[in-house]
Amino acid sequence: MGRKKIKMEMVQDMNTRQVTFSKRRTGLFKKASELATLCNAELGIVVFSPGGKPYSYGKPNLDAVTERFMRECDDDSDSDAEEEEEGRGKSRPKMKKVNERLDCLKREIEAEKKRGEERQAKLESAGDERFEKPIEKLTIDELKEYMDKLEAIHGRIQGQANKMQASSCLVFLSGDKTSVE
Amino acid sequence: MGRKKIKMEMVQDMNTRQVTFSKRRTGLFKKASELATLCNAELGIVVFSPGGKPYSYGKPNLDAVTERFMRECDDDSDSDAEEEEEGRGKSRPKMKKVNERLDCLKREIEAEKKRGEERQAKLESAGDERFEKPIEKLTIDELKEYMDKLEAIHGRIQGQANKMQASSCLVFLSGDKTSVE
DNA sequence: AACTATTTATAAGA
DNA sequence: TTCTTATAAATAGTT
Repeated sequence: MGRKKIKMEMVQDMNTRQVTFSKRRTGLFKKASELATLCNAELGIVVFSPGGKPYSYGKPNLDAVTERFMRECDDDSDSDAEEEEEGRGKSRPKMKKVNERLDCLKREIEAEKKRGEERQAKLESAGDERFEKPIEKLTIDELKEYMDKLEAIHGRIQGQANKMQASSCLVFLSGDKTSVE
Repeated sequence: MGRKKIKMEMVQDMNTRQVTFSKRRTGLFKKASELATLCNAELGIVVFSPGGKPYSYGKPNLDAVTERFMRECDDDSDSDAEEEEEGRGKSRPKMKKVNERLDCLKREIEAEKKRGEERQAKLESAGDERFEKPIEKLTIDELKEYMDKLEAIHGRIQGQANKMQASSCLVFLSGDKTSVE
């Protein structure tokens, strides 16, 4: 959309690339805000310039969108759209290989069971230790380490919940069901 | 950009709104992929349709972008661009009311301290109970309840880590630092 | 930053 | 939903 059509590949000239980035990032954020306004939709965008500088846009704000996405989409619903050239988020389940999924599920539950024991031990020991100190005395590294543990547990629990939901749902769905809105 | 120019406000008709969402989401993701390709930039987008369905796009993938953003931009650099109508991500701290922030921080840490005690109690009691059952025997509701607890804790810990990082950072930054590329 | 010739995106309509 | 097409918008190359 300019004087000439350009090939869809990385712009070689550094200056031109930076200019293109500025123009297109502006355009992208404008499109985003229009989509949000016209459709009353929440959305968030994060972009890193070729120079590594971060830019973001969000409605109502980036954190809200990120949190909502984390909360709602741990394994279930997902993006769609024909594929572009680069990577897309988690690919959609497509609800077709149900049995395959259920088998996989069983295996994961077994693995989960084992991890549950480790988890219990760690929580009881490490967890208690941590809470001995007042929280504001923990170093950042200690907090991060602790957070990582919580995150791991959280992830497994959430995955578990999603799977259970999915499987209970699948009990009632014998046929195919292409996700439609 | 169609047969007619439309007003930039929420599309009233539900069907039309859904159609507009589909078309524009596709357009947005295309623009995003072009930006990523042309400028060799990383980026991630998350959108919720008016129906609450989540869609995402990311290069190289959403998680990578999210993590990088979390890691690099804990409080410092931020988006720029002239404002659109709706909200933008975290507003630039502007590094001016440092003391005000630090005071606020102290208060929050105090509050945190109190919550820490509740947290300890809950974890030790509720946590132990939960782990008595093998995880695959928990009901979805039980899992969700447990997850909510973990999430609350996780959120507080993360907030705490961010604050501590921010404050340690602020110690070294006395003046203003307007982010420009 | 501004300016246009062109390419793209898209609002309606089918 | 998918396609078509008249028009509105975005933007590549220039100044």
